Amino acid sequence: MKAKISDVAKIAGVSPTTVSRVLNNRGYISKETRENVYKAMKEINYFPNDIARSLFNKRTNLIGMIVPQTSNPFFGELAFHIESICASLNYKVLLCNSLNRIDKEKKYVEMLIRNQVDGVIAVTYNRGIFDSESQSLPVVAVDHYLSKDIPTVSSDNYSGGKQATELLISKGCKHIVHINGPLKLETPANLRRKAYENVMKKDRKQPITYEISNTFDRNIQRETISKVFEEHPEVDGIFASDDLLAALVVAEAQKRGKNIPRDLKIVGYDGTEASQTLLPGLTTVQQPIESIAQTAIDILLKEIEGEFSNIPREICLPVKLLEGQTT
Amino acid sequence: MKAKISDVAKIAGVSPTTVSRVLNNRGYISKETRENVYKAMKEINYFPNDIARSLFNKRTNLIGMIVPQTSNPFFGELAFHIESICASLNYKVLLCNSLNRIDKEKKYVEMLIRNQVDGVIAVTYNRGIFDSESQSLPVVAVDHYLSKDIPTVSSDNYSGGKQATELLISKGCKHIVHINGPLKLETPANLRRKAYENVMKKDRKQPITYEISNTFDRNIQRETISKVFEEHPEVDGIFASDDLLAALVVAEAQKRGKNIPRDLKIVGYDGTEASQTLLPGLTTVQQPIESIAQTAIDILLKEIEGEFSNIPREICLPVKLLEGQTT
DNA sequence: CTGAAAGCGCTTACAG
DNA sequence: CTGAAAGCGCTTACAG
Repeated sequence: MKAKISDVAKIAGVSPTTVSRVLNNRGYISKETRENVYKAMKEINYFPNDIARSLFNKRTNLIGMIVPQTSNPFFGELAFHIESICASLNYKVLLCNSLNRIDKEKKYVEMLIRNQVDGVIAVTYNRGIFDSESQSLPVVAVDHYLSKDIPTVSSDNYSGGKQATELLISKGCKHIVHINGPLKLETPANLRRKAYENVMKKDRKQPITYEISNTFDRNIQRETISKVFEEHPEVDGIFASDDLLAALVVAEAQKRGKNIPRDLKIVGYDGTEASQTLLPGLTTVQQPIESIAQTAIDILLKEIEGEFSNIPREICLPVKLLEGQTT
Repeated sequence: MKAKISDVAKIAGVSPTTVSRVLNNRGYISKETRENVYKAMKEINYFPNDIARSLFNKRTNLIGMIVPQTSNPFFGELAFHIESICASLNYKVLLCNSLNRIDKEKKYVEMLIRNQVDGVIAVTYNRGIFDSESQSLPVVAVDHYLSKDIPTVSSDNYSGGKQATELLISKGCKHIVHINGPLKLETPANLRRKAYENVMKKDRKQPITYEISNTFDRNIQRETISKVFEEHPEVDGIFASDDLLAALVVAEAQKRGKNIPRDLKIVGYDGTEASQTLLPGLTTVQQPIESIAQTAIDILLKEIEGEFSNIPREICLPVKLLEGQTT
């Protein structure tokens, strides 16, 4: 049997109330009593039951974190930073991999509510996940706008798309193609694409965009990329909306005997540690993942503390163009 | 205020007991009552408080998962599979990033105990994390042996190291160097190294191993790799104990104008989706990450259910050599 | 400085 | 088929 507070009390010769007070450093307690209680706790290896505490306090110090998939380095890195920062603030993180599927997201939200999380950080591209049932639940959206009631933290996707496209143009590319994820999901990729289109038009170039219908199936991605080369043999620049996609482009280009960057220039997006290590030559737009995590947590904690007043609606953090050998 | 069971009871015109029975599908309940209760729950948007349930049931359906760092694709992928499988089994996952630091690991274990997790899956290379206080806590160790009481799931690191080394030899390498992570941590890398040494000796070659003192500092890793080339200009084969390290080797070799695989052949380890996408040409030993996750969960659930009898002590899953263009 | 009592939201014997 | 009571492990007014 696990030790409980009454066991400690018995051994220390005090009441459970007193033990609780020692535990919580509340009220006056004689030094002697305090020491006795500590000794008793040591003796029977007592650890407070945080479940019971939470029930009383109506505060769990639990945060729900919904991401598409931690195996994607961007989300893996984001999850790492979010959890690390939370841990340092004495918050615990319940991990949820949604695969961007709305049914899973809804189930996760319900699960988080049932578990009385204090708040949720969600990287989700489906609207309406946080509807009726979760009105009073503090939520921060990362990477995409969810609703006017939910603060959003993202990086400057438009600027990133703009910088990427302008770089390709400045390097002399004439036929630039953009490849992005599923548009039906309102991902940040849409803003990157928008920027690409605007820059292209401004430069009197024809925007050509391809859409990957499924973010999680490499073969579909490969097929789409292959189609780009088939349908646009003249392509000399590709802006891919994430680094994994860019890596697939690199592979396909090499397979087709193209010299990078001479025949084809490539820019990715995200600039995670993993992609910068595994494919260090890739030119990419780097997102400030740690800042995103920190900012999201700052805002969420404010919401949790009930500081509705000075919570910013939308925070957009700067990105950084990393020039490698693919441009 | 959040709705509670007594609110539902009042609206449905029954006692809390009855609502609870409907919720848990226990005992006989007239169809009419059941429907009234459901209607009431809908009406006030009631969700059971799992914290309160857990307190009574002494069962949280919570699993603690300790990994070094989800930003490393291997652990990000493992975390993804573990959480996904857990979710399908109605378990929730508390994420812990330990950075392999024993102080953090100990804190996390205490936190998990306080939160009454039903069990822990730990990828940890420091012994003695699960000591006295956690005797009765179900634990599964992944990727490394922790103690004789704790079941271990890993992949066949020795075979992987053997296959990697033999491949390099069979491709004609004469001077093969092995680079691995910190040896003071009893990581699986040690077995890979052991296999390398044995194969080398059997082939009457001199094993040469380098140790990376810090897994999380790319610069230290780069320096060590640089030293390999300085001290062993004759090197024509390198077996790196993970793919990220292998990628750094590739980069350094290219910087030094070496042609891969002509002048230098490289084998990595892990074969994650991310590394296979970002660096698809890398020859590597692929770990069966999803199977590792599944097996660890199977065993943990058995421990949780108290089936001590047929729990295997150690499970070792097969690895797969993936030949790319670096050998 | 310390303790008995009530209650956090739920569930389960027990009784009817 | 349904309800009143007790209890999961804790904390906090309240009283002394």
